[in-house]
This record gives sequence, C-alpha cells and structure tokens, in this order.
Amino acid sequence: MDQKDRQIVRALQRDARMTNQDLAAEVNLSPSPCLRRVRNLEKSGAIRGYAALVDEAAYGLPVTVFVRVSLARHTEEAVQQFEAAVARVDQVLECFVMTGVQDYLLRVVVADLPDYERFVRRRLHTIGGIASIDTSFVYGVVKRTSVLPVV
Amino acid sequence: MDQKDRQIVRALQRDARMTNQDLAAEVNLSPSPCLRRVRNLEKSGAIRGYAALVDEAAYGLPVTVFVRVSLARHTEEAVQQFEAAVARVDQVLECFVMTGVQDYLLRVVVADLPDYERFVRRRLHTIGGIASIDTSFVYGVVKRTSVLPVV
DNA sequence: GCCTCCATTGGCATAATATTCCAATATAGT
DNA sequence: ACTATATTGGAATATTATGCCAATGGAGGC
Repeated sequence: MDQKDRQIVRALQRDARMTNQDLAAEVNLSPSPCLRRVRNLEKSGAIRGYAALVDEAAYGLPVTVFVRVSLARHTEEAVQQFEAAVARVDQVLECFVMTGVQDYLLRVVVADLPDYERFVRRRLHTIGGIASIDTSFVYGVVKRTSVLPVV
Repeated sequence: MDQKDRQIVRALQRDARMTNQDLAAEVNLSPSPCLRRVRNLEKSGAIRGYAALVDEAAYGLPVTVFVRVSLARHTEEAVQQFEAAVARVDQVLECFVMTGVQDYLLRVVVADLPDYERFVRRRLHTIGGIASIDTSFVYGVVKRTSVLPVV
C-alpha cells in the first residue's frame, strides 16, 4: 500500500459512495487505474467493505453502552464459548479483547434502560462463565470519524 | 422511519456500495421509490454518510487503544476546551462522553507502542486540564459489525 | 549513460446503473 | 364511500463503471 492507496482509502472513508471519477480526480489519476487500485484494495482485504453510517437514535436505538466483561475462568473452552456466544448477539456491534483487568470491551446498542436490563439478563448472563460486568453509558459524542490519520 | 426504511438501512450497513437495483430487489421495491427513500434518509440525517471499512494494520496503524480520560475541573470552559482540542487530534477516531468515574472514552489508532507514548505526551497531555488517563490496548477483535439489530 | 523489462497508466467503446418524470396505485382521514 | 395526500412503478435519458489496448514511466542491468 503506497501513498496513493492511502489517499484513496481516506477518501473512501470520508465518502464511500463517491463516484470513481470524482475519486480519480481527487487523487490525480484517470478513472481506469483508480478503479483498479480500489479493486485490488478490496481483493487484498485492505478495504474490508463499505458501510452506511446511521443515526442510531433515528433508527430507534438511541442508547449506546460500553460494557466491560471479565470471565470467571480463562480456559480455552470457556473463552471460545463466550466469544462464539457474544458474536451471535445482535445488540453487540463490537467486541474487543483487551489488556487490563477486564477481558472484553463491548459496544452495545439498545432502545432504553429497561431494554438494557433485559439485554444483560437474557443475552449476557445466559452465556455463563462471566465473573463481572461493568457498564458505562454514552452521554454524548464529541468526535466520530472513520478517516485514518495520514501516516 | 418505517420497517422498509430500516430494511434499507441495514442492507446499506452491510454493503454501502450495493447498486440501487439490488437494494430495491432486496427490500421488494422498484428502483425509483427505493432510491427516493435512500435520498430522504440522507437528507433527514438518518444516514449520516458512507464509509469504507479499512484494515488498520494493512494501512499501517496496527495498534488500537481505548483511552479513558478524566478532567481535573469540569467548568464549562475546561470541558469545551478539551473537547475542541481532542476533536482536532487525527489519531483520535472516536471520543464519547461517558457515565462513571472517567469522563471520556477515546478510540485511538497508532503505529506501535513508542508512537502511542508520543501521542499521549504530545497530543493528549499538551491539551491540559487532564486529571487521569487510563489506557487499554486491543488484543484482538471478536466481533465488529455496522448492522443494527432488528427492532 | 543507455537500454530493456515490468508495472502502471490513460483513453476509448460498451455495458450497467442512476436519475427524472408522469401516470397509476395505495393509504388515511372525514 | 369519497377525497386528498403520499407512495409507487415504468420508461426515457444522463451518468457512471468496466474492460481492452496502446502508451508511458521507472528500476535494474550492462
């Protein structure tokens, strides 16, 4: 991935639906080589896909929660089971394995507080093997971008 | 936003570059009304934009860090100053105001550990007014989706 | 310093897609 | 049941993507 690829990537992080012609103009290429670069980035996996950014509140899920989870045991089996189970839960949009005391950080979207309680009781605790759950609600968004910094 | 709009939104979260014709087929509409719905969702702000999903490692920034920040004082002025400053830092992709002891949760991407140290010393601490910083590195990704759950 | 080879590029023709308009259909309120 | 309003589907047109081929540019060898 050279500088031109990175330029293309940043442009598409800003607006994934811009036309190839506009993209080509922005990175100073003609459309053909520009499109070829994009296709190569897709094939190589550097571009994992394209996603619409949606206002969760407008969609009907205005509450975002970050949940930190610790497992009771860390056997291969317990870990695998938790990770497979959590991946199946639709409300969990992201789940990261983290350094520190807590094992996982989850980003979860729900409709309201009662909905979050239901989520914890029916979706999380039913997985089993969880030692502790630490919940933080999102009050507000200061910044939210997809565009990676220039390297 | 009705069920059809939500279907459209989920489809575009899965693949923002699918053609309007395929989208229309998926939600059982003809292309014209489907495109009109998409445009309305864009105008109303329900769709905030479209972003390419990029492999940070392939791009050259393989280290993702979640940083929790507390401010020393919570005067209107100190808060505004911090938020404006953090929004200007390119390595900070997301910054949320959170409930709990810590005030903010930041998602940061860097090249490596020395790069993270530079980031904290030159970008974060120089902002001023920060009482504490708590760092957690991302070891691995269990799940990562843009698609909101069905409501 | 020149030449050769390989990767990348630009332009053109064609195919696919988006966009706009209008008539037809469906929906909600009275 | 009737009217007003919003939404739909289809066809014509404008944009855009795509694939092919000749041309260009740059790195390494002589």
